[in-house]
Amino acid sequence: MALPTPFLDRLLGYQLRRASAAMMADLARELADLDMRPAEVTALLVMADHPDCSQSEVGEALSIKRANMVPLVARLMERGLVDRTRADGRSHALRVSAAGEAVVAAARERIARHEARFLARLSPQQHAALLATLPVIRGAGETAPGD
Amino acid sequence: MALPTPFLDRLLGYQLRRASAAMMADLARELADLDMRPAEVTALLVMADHPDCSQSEVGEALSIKRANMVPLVARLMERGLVDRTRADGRSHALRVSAAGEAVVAAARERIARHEARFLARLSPQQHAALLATLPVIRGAGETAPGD
DNA sequence: TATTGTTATACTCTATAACTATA
DNA sequence: TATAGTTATAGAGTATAACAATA
Repeated sequence: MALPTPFLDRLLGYQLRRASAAMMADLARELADLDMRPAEVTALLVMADHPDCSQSEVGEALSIKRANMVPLVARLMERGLVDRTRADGRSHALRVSAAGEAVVAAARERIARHEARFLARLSPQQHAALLATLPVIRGAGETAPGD
Repeated sequence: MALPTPFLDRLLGYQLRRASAAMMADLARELADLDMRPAEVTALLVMADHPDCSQSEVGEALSIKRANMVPLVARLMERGLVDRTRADGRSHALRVSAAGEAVVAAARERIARHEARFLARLSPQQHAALLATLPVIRGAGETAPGD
């Protein structure tokens, strides 16, 4: 019964936005009982893989501005999921705490379930094609990582 | 120099979000000199293709909640881009004005430029595969339109 | 009773500018 | 001079609940 939108339907940006919004909404639901938001979880996962990294490094990896990392990290620390020690007087070294590791493990499970729900609609070929193509769109594709 | 994120890089939801954010930021820049935001433009384009449609119909087509359509349409009307007439006492009939049609034409041009910038990074096969696959992710793919 | 539009409100993510203290 | 973190603030999109008027 919805109005047709043939022009929009052929736009890559529009389709990306709609598909992304659908997955983000589902992820938010899946993470709700951990009281974690998508941005917090991704940051926590980066810290888990990079002990003693700085806020700026996490932000750079995720394209989160330094200013926006401040309240994000503050909340993770308030909840006892992340510990922070002084690195060199102007930068901090972030570490996922024991309590944080439990949340990381739970989040990985939930993310896997969330991904599986959507991948069930795609063939393995479509899945592989998306993982190969999407990074190219944002310019993270063919050039060597680190360029 | 950025931290590697191999776990995230293999997540469809994460890659969709990053690719979508890259295109949305570029689109917002491209539309800035029209003083139009992406959500306003998409709504205006739907109205242009569906004269005398209602706010709710536009919202349904774009997955914008009725409550959020109110300030959006109000702004388009304040700017003289859209006219509204009473349809049946509880619903309005929306129509793009002459001034609005000029904005629609300009927006279509800008969107085409914006799309072309990103499509230049993809093969025609990759482009076609994305347009076929992305709707499936949000559940708009194989079932007949209107289900 | 269900639908359309509306108001009010809150949350999430993002953006910029300016400041501090260190290097 | 450049970097890391911070503060304050604003914008954009989205979400819910409740209400009035109408069908």
